[in-house]
Amino acid sequence: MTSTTTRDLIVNAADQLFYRQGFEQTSFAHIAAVVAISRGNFYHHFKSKDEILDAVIAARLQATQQMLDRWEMASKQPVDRIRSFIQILLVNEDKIKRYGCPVGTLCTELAKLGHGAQAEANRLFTLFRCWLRRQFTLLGRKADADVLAMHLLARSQGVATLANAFHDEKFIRQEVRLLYAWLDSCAQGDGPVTDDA
Amino acid sequence: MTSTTTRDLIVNAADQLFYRQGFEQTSFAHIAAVVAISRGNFYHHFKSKDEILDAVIAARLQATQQMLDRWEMASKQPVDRIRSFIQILLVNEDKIKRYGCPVGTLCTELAKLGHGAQAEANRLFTLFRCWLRRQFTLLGRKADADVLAMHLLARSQGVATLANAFHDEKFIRQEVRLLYAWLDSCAQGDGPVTDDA
DNA sequence: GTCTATACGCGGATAGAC
DNA sequence: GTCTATCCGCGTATAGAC
Repeated sequence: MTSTTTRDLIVNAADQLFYRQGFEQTSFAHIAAVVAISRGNFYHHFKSKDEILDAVIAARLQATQQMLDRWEMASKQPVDRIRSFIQILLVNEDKIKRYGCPVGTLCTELAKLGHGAQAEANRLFTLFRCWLRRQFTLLGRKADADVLAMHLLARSQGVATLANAFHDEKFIRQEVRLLYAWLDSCAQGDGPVTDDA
Repeated sequence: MTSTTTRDLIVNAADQLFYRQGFEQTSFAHIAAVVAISRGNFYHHFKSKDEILDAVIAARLQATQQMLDRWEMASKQPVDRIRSFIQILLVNEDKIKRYGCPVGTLCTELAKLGHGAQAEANRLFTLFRCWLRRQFTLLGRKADADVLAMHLLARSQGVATLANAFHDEKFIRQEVRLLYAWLDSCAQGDGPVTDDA
């Protein structure tokens, strides 16, 4: 775990490059240059590019789960935990402006490619979705917890997409303020989400 | 204008393919197959792939402008015009589920590629943004018209991204209902957007 | 495990005949 | 304008030596 194997180096490098350039645009030569190994070498570690993608998604799933666990431990109140989620828009402001959301852009690209790893990548979304749903349930919004979770997920995605296109950080902060206000209204039980079938 | 030239056929075919498969993933051979001409042929019409992209974006800009004009003529009330915008999520439900938003996915891809046409593609967003801003101003929300326009744009993008990832049409309808409710509250002047500096 | 060398196909682009 | 033929570079993948 603590020792950094060549395999880990490859996965980390690929992770970064997939985020910054996209999966398809990233070539073996590119990854090899970062890790400083020969191209042929990492066919010893991964039989194909798709295998690297699988490993990257697995690594992201693990990292995301750990992050969610940290948020859960750091705050007792579900409102504060959800606030942690909203806050990543500010924490990762620069990266989002440049490269968009790591989850959203990957899923979008794989959908366009019709790639087989689509379902696996979507599990990243699902991870957030279920975690948020749980927090909203704890908040007393059991009836519409999933609706609220998806709504928040969608809002963050939209913010990331537009911030990326316009390279606008003021917009991110604007929307984060709106999200905080929305969250407060949810906690008060009279949020904008009406409970209709 | 009425006569369909080979050039138009190429642009239309490219437009569809760029939407469905993405720009980079679409090859000359692909477009040629759809238009049923030889590969070498359309170097007579376009000197490079980037030129085709420019033509596609220009065509989309024109089509979008015409759509906005239609919406404006069809409704006198700005609320109804904005409703027309929200409604495209329902009208294009199937396509969005399959391929996402044509504007958002293109801008996202070009951003990842670091492509030079990024600014041109963003003009598609700007077209909507300015039009929506104008409608919100007419609605009496002059002070925060641009904030509202960007907010609505972001919400639609988020809906499209998640609907595409999850292939979920129920979610689209759910969010459209929320958007209609949000719009109504905006028209009443007490929307969730507070006018702070 | 890591390297070099190489096969193979594809995509972008050009030349030139009809 | 449309075609065929062809070049070139790149990216994936494999073989095999060290």
